[in-house]
Amino acid sequence: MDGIKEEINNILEGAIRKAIEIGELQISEVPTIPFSPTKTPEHGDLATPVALGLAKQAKLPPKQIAETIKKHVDLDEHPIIRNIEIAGPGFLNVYLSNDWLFDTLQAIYELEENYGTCNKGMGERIQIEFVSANPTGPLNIVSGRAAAVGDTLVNLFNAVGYDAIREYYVNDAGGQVEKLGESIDIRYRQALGEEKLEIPEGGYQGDYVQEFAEAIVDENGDDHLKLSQDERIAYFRDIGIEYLLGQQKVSLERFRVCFDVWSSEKAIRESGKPDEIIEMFREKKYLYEADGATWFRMTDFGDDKDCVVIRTNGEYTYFVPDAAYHRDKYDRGFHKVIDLFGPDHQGHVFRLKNFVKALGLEDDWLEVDIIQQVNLVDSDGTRLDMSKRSGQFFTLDSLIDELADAVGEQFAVDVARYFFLMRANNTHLDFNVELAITQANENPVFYIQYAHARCCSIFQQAKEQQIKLRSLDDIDLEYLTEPSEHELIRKLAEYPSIVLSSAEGREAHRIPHYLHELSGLFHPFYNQHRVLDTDNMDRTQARLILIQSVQTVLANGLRLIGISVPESM
RNA sequence: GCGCCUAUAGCUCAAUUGGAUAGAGCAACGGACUUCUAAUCCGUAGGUUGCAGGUUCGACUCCUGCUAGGCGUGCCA
Repeated sequence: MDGIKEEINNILEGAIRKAIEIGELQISEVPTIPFSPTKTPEHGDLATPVALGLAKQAKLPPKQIAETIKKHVDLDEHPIIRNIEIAGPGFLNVYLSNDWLFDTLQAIYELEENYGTCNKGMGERIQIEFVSANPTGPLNIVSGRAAAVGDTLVNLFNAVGYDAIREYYVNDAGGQVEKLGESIDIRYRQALGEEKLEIPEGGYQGDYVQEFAEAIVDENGDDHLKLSQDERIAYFRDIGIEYLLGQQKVSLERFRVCFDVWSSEKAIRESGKPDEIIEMFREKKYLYEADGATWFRMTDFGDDKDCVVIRTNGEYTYFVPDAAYHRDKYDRGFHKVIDLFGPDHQGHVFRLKNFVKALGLEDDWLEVDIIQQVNLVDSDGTRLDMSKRSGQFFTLDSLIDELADAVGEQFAVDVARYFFLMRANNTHLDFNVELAITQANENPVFYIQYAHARCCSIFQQAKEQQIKLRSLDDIDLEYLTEPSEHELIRKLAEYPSIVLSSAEGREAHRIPHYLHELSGLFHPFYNQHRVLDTDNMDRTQARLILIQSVQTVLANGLRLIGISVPESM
């Protein structure tokens, strides 16, 4: 598609240039020509509203401009263009010869799993940080959504020529993990029979804390009471982090998300970088003392209040290691960094970007995208409370467990990933768990996978009938004459530009939608036309090429979003 | 109060980033398996794109003002 766009672009540019030369168009320069893939074959294969855009400058009606452009395209000289029509208010509808359709099939045939990839990124290094949940409990649903989106974005960037990695920032230092240590200590002592103890304000109430504490008792009894309370809490904190982080890793692996780098906040704090940054901020006069704390002049960067960076107790607030962490990312040589934050961190976005600016880094070096909340909805419409600290939250694992009961483990992960991906990042997602389970068999993800399985089945059948696929050189694609066949190829041709725009717009949801559309063209074709026909071997061969192409693109797309590619269902 | 997000078919969401007649799935109704897999297909029905203005050849998309919902607004992360 891109190649053909460029070719048509050049031809139309030539026509416009000619019109300018002979004075039929009075405009200062040749404009960039926008193309919109047509919605219906009646509008040709490629359409451009370029004449509409020129109307004002040229002081001519759009239709007349379109006529002028059309007049200067020599169809004999460019056999790739079958016809040009002017429609509507002045659209130029370009009808291409069948050759370009066949070129698409040839490209897929040759590139196979690389069809859809390109080198737009030129090897530029990108880091995407996502999930980064506190190691104080199991991953929740929003983390699951972030995991699916982040994982797919990395795949997308790598597909279009970037060198992208997945990174997880472990918040293994600071107040939250202290609270974890305290909470475990309370549950530990309760398990040993101590009464009148309560989880402190802001502590962790989840059952998993109690279970963990009881496991400690089972293993070591009351040994840890010999330690001082501070020592004990610190110890529980450390083993708690280790255990819970381990659980998170297991969940993520189960969800088929594999991080390349795990960064530790504790390590950042101990690296000395936070101190360097504070020193640098002090030199730049970004800091001042007040109320016994050290403040950063966030108002200089347009925020409505300054913020504390060193507390009265001498500890850094989380801004400092966070800024240091981003400095560290820069030092590691990433051209661009994308952070995916949950909705509860949106207040942090503006400040973090300002800190990065204060570090002297370019404004667009760091991009922060919010993965909006996920509401778990019951079939009666009530929302489930997912607050981590109230202890009543729905974990990613429990979601997959429920789905797995209905459709099995492999498809459970497929369905969950698909549901998380099919919506744009910035929309709030209502996830009706019961619906996802009860409708599991009519799920869109199966629709796509089934299309792939059917493709495979055709080749299986061909094998049994001893029909051998000829090499492409020996196949006459002109046998593909059905409109539904041409529509399928047109859709296949769109795939590379979908991949590219998904990456550039950080719009992972476009891949599932595309695959659903492609499947939506394949299934009707399958029902209407037989592929294997021993009475018409030439057409059979041509159709096998088409089916193979559909199969390839479906598989490529499914791999991109981390969903399994079944050969039979 | 201020900031961010959202509002499209009964429900959940799309809309090639400003293009032609706003599209899918689910739910509803009626049909199709002697066929390469019926987890499929064909047909019917469903709309003042929250409201009011503005920008232009053209607006679901951009701007302004409303309305409703969600989230954020800590010397937590």
